[in-house]
Amino acid sequence: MGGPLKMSGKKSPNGSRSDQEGTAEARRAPMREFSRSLPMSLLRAREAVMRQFRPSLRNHGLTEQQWRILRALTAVDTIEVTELARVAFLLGPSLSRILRDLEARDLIERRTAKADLRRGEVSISSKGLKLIEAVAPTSEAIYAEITHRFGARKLAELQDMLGELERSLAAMEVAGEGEAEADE
Amino acid sequence: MGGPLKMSGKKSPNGSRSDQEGTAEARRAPMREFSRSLPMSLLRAREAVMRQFRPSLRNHGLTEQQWRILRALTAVDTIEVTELARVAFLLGPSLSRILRDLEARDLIERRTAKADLRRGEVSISSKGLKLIEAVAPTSEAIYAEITHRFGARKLAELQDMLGELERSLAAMEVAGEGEAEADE
DNA sequence: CCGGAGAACTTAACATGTTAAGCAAATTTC
DNA sequence: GAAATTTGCTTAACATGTTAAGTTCTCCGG
Repeated sequence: MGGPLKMSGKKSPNGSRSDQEGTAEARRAPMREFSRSLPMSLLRAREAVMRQFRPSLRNHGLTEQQWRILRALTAVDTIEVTELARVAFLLGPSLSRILRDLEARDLIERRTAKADLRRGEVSISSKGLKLIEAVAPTSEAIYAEITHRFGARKLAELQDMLGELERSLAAMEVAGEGEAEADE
Repeated sequence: MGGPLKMSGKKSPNGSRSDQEGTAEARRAPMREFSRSLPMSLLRAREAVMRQFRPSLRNHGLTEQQWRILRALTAVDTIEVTELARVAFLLGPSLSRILRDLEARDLIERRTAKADLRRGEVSISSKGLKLIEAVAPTSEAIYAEITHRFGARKLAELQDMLGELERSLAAMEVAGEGEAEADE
């Protein structure tokens, strides 16, 4: 978020802005261009990508998350809820709600494991599979277009970097989990 | 949540998995490795980053979005709601709600423009400014740590690529806005 | 066995994402 | 210059994100 990397701040008055900004920047913390922080960059990039897919999914009555779930289910025969949450990258509560709805729409099937009654086993239904097959072509076409526009090589490179970023931070322990932070 | 995932092991009969997966993959569409799609990569990367900031923000009673708004407000004297939405990358309705809450907490001030009664002008309050100043140090430290772990050079490179991706897709018109999709 | 600790979800509660309406003020059109 | 249109928000409604509790069911030590 706050991403300032170079608060060194060029003092030079911002040439042609509506002068209020110059005033504000002068008397306030010269934090770095907020919009260039890593979180914002990632957010905007992802939105730019998802913006391409949402209309198509919407036309088929699916949200992004529902699609992720169905999509993940096509790769397995059955999967436990916790595993599915990990794969589809959804928090338990969200998944719980979505599965309830998808089941009501007969897009998935669910049953409890016989070995452990706490666990639920989920699988896609034939109706769900048909839906996936109906959406997939458009989805693939969009993905191909994105790849073409950005460049396959660069895309692969970007994904490598994203993976590296993930791994870099995986080990980074999260600060002040519950305290009120030393100062202030 | 989420994290490494290693389901579906290509076509090769997955040596040690519970064999159901292999079966599923064999009889179903061999779609792209779901977890390696660009949207998922971006989502996981962003989550890995935000995971570092949320606890600190939470300790100060702020959500990620509220922080974005206050953060954006420190860069200007006043700003119109629509402009703020653009800068903080929030949709109008979300912003509308959040501003209502932030105003109730006296973290921001709002008034209508005299020239155009439809427009609202927002600015951060002294209380809001104090809050920002209280959070900023921790936030900056986390950002610095992330930069250190991933590498300043690579970080800059990553952000360049993200910006490029954004620009690549900016011109890409969104398909089938409202139709039911030719077929497929 | 039995009771407590832990695991696997599910519910609850509140905040935001997302699309569609609603509304009042400003602008355009005829 | 009044009606039609557009603009700048705000509401509404529904889905998901996020954290805390609650509910069953397992498992484990005594």
